[in-house]
Amino acid sequence: MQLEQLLQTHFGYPSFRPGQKEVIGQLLDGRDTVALLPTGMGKSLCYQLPGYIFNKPVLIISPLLSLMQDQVDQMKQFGEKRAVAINSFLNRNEKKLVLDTLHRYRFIFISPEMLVQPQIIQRLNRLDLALIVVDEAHCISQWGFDFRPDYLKIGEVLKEDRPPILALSATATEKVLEDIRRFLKMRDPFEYIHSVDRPNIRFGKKVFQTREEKMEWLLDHVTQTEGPGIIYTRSRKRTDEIAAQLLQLGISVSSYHGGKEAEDRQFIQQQFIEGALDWIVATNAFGMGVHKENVRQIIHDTMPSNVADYMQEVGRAGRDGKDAIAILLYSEGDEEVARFIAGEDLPSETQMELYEEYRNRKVDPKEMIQDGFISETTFRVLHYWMGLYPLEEVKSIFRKMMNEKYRSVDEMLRIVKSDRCIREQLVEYFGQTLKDKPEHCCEHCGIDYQQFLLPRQDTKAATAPSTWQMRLRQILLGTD
DNA sequence: CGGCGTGACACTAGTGTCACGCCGGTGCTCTAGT
Repeated sequence: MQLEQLLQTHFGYPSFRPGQKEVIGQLLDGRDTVALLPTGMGKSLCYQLPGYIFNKPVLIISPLLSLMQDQVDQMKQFGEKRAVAINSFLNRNEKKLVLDTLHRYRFIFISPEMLVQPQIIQRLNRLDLALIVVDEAHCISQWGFDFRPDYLKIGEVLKEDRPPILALSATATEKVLEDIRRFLKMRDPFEYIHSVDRPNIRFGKKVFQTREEKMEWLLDHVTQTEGPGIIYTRSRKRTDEIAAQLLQLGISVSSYHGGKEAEDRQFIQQQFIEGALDWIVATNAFGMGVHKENVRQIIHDTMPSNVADYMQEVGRAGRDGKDAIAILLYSEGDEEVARFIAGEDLPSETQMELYEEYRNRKVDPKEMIQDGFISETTFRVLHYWMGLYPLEEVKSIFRKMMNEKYRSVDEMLRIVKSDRCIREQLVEYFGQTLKDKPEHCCEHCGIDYQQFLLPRQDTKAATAPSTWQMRLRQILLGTD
């Protein structure tokens, strides 16, 4: 049967979107595949259809619990009951039940941390899988080295005789692609690479002398233009401060960061998606797995620490294909904080030496955590590398990592400070060349801001606060 | 590295100055003890 017919049978769509057919075709031939497709281009279909065609389970490795949960719920909603997520939400009994009946599921979602556990991977390797999928595969490169080292172990725990791997992401540089191929142990993968350019997003930029001027501009801008929008900033504290100021000006807004309760985070995200909230002020915790089509503005109060993060964050605008704008704000010295944050979490040489010392004294290095010498996260990262290489080499690896991070900040800064076309520079960063420029391209090519920014409609403030607004106030102000 | 809050102190009754210390992002899982 033709692929189109199968698509019609299983999903009721008459034709594929760009890239889907090529990717699925390669997977059906048993070839490892990397697919870089912009968000909203139907990435999940690339593994769902082969799952049905092979009539075997598909394993999907996913970075976030909330993302897995959403995907399972969504599948169930569309009538696919054989979807499950293996993660810490399951209690011991539930986990055992799922593991004992794995073959009955069609789509199995799992985190890298869970995947690499010996008792889990044994079970999974015994299963006759159609496909192994790594969703948001850039996480291997973005998080694997210094944050979630289990991302680097995926390739090595999979058995030799495995089904094809599909790595999915929206953006990746050649370096990230290399990491994906290497750490997933892919074999001569087919690569489908869509242009990273998003023609409907305009790239604005505003440079200020002082912090105060920047803040003033931000408040003015948000009160005068229509959302929905996301404001990205550096620290948790600052998200709360900006949100509080905007709230006072009558904006429907909430802050969002990793320090909030999971329940509150989910609630805030849901309100934003449903349109009950116009603006979110967030750290880089916000965004992955947020499926909202009509985000019109992305504003960076502080620059991210690398171009790849910037592209990911900006890419959350205008998924509906309509006009959207990204505005990057900069005031002198912003890069210093980016630099500090980028390097801060890496283990210090003293910690590395201490690890070695514990090991030589036959003390479990893990006790460094209880002894207050290292955070749990940093320990996990250090433990991974010390398990692979001798001390001196580990030192040099982290020195390289640190330099790499500083260089990434500089690359971002170069774009901020340059007068060249922003779109061109972003696309070049990903090793691609820009073919066409849209009419309204970027700050340097010229943007008519008025044309894209609708004046704010002041209707919502007039209505009495509803339940969700009360709930948000509780979350934001901590009052009942 | 730099911003910001705090507290001590000075010079004169409330405000100004300055030194000092603190803080700064991203997520998973498991377990002991409440």
